Amino acid sequence: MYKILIIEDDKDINNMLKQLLETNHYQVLQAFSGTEGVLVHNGNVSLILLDLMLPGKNGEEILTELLNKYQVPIIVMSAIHEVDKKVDLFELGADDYITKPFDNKELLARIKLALKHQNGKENKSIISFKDILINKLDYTVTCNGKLLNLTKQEFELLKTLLENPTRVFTKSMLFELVWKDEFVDDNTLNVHISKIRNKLKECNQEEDYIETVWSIGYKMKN
Amino acid sequence: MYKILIIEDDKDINNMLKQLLETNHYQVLQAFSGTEGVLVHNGNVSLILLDLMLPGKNGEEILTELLNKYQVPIIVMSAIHEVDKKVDLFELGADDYITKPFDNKELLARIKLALKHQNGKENKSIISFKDILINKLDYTVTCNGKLLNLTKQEFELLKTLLENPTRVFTKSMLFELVWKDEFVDDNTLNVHISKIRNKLKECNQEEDYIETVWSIGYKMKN
DNA sequence: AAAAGTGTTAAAAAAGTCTTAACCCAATTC
DNA sequence: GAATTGGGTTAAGACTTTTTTAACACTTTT
Repeated sequence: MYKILIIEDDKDINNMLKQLLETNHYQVLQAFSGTEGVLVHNGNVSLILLDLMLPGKNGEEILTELLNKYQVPIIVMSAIHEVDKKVDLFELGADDYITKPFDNKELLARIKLALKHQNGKENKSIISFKDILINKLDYTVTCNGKLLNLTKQEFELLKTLLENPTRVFTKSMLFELVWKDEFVDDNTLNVHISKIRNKLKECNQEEDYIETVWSIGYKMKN
Repeated sequence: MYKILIIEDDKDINNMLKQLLETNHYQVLQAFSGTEGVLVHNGNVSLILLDLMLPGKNGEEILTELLNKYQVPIIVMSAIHEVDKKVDLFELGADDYITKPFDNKELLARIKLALKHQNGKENKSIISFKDILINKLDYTVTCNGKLLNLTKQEFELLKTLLENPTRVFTKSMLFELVWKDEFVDDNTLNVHISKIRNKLKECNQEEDYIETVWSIGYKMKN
């Protein structure tokens, strides 16, 4: 059973949505402002429907606030058709965008899709692998009990690998995931991997953590 | 580097899309009909842009055909606004739907999003043949339960043969599929086949996997 | 038996990786 | 506002692994 949080200031629309979702076997939480939405969120929500035009804080702020705190797909609803707006929201991490007025069936389809995407994804805020512990909320990493001091890129890279520790990440995937659209030299990746390996080795000489997959990319070892 | 397949019958739009994607650092494959799209797909495509209104087979058929064969996100483009259509397509497995005319920036954003979704997925693209298991995502191959260590070319070659295990691959086909445009000596293929056979034999002495078809090429045995 | 095609091996060539150090840029400090 | 600091990137060279070439033995076909 999925729990969906509706953040929408218009009481009628909010209630209508609640009813729609409940008849389609979702559990529903309601909030009527952005700040309330952040408060109501109990960490146990599968998906958020976020109306953009909220009183008080603007939608973008709420979106980033929610995404920083929880890893939940967010579908943004809005009457605004402007493309730059949409692109911005995707950039910020929205999972989908639907313009009002929308058809209920389409909304349901997009909700289903977003939940499908979410499945199989690691979304806990603390990940562990061997004796590595990585906390996505406060950007700390410990290994063998010792805190290691990773830079932002190093952290992103290690986090990415640890989110699917069995999987091989091709170099282009890592560039996509860590460097987004920036185009940097191939070697940059090597250098960062090298630095991470050194820092990990400082904490635990015995273990080998990152494995090179020749001419493909990297993965976590074993 | 992601490869995107465009299936769109309107030559101008197709070319425009190609240019747009290429300037945004994607590799592009073009097809101008659904059937061509299915043919052109070489199993190495990261995402498909599918126009709905195609001559010949309809979009839905193409969509299911492509999804059955490959696990690739498909973004459907169409001028049709009808909601039931959209819902149907989502139901069939489309990853997103964008109505024409669309803004280039929005398209790029949705492509990025679809690729992001795909990356986090534990998409089980595993092929099996006799006691060989090959995982296209992890680049791992096991035979008789033992993991074998193939190099990239060896992996590509075996993967190619296993994707159609009943079919005979001529040498020029294999060169085309594994070496693309590079021109290498005929013997290179023999050497690689020999190495693969050895590695397979190490794992299972009893079986013979790759069959030589004299003066033609190779195929999987039996 | 000759010709054409294939298999295997070892060595050369190419491709990919690792590491160190230097450079650049932006933020912070003095 | 110049100097310092720190992260991020690039460049260079040493190193490793993979791929290709080449030579020769072997097999199949004619």
